[in-house]
Amino acid sequence: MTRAEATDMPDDGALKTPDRLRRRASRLLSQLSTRSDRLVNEGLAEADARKWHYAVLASLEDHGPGSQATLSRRTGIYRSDMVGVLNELAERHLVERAPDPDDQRRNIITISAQGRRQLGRLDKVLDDLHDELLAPLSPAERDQFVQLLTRLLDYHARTS
Amino acid sequence: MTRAEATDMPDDGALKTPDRLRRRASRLLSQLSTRSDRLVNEGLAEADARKWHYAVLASLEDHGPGSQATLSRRTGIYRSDMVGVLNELAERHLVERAPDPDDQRRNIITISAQGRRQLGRLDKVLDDLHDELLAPLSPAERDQFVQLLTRLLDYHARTS
DNA sequence: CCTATCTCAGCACTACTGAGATAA
DNA sequence: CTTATCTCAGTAATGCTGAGATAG
Repeated sequence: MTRAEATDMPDDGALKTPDRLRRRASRLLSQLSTRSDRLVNEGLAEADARKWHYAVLASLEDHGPGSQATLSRRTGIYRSDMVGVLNELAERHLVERAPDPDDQRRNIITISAQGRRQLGRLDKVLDDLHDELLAPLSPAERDQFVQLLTRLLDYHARTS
Repeated sequence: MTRAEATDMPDDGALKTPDRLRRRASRLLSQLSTRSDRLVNEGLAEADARKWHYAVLASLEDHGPGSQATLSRRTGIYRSDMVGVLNELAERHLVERAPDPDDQRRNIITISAQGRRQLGRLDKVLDDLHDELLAPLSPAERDQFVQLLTRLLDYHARTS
């Protein structure tokens, strides 16, 4: 590599500037997210699932049944995309979609026994995948990482 | 694994049960990355730039000129997408694309004086955007965060 | 009248694949 | 003959918009 020919470059942040690109959190974030997504999607694919499936099933078990709009708010999956996700889950008999007797606009989504079993499997798969994802970090660092991410996400969820 | 019965859970709630979805690093990562990307793209758009532009310009200034394939490796921008990015940069006269006399397959990309000026502007814009992105973290935590991301990314860059 | 829900069609962006042309 | 580079066409996944039908 041709070292910078130092043509009157201010060489900003002269403290330690190995590479600007490797210091920008936004870049690190999006690159790591790409790899993480691929890892997770491939892992879940082997269990005939997608990350949306896990999100919906976990939300149903953690917070109980709900309308599609409710699930959408809980999981972050967009309203219009929820339809397709629930179609896939219903095809696999992991959830049941029934009209809400109290509000005919709504469907009430419930997790099935099969759905709970699948969720258990997916939880194990995800545990392994996260072990791989966070491999270079110590347990304490993993907690720290999750905690930092959570604080950042909470902040930006509120301010948008 | 805790298997708290959740058949009739209320809708949203102050549940003490750990919300699975908010503890999975992969989910936090992809959601935060989405917001970060939007923040950065919107900020850069006001300077008539995209994040790829910054990546290429910074790589050129930090590591000197290079072929498109070289830039692709340096920046992580895919080979086939590099063409379009360089077209945009060349249109704006921020880089120059000249055939390599030693290897007629290659183009040699060089940053222009205008490109350096633009890079300076973009660096400032990005500093502000990162201030907003990392707002809830202390300076020490920001460093920690970047450091954790870097270690994770390095690990996964090697093992793929 | 206005709002909320479910559904569908479509858009923009991203990472990526594959192939053709050219040259090492 | 094989490999590398540049280019273009196209794909899949994602987050989102807008609109229609229905119901509160």
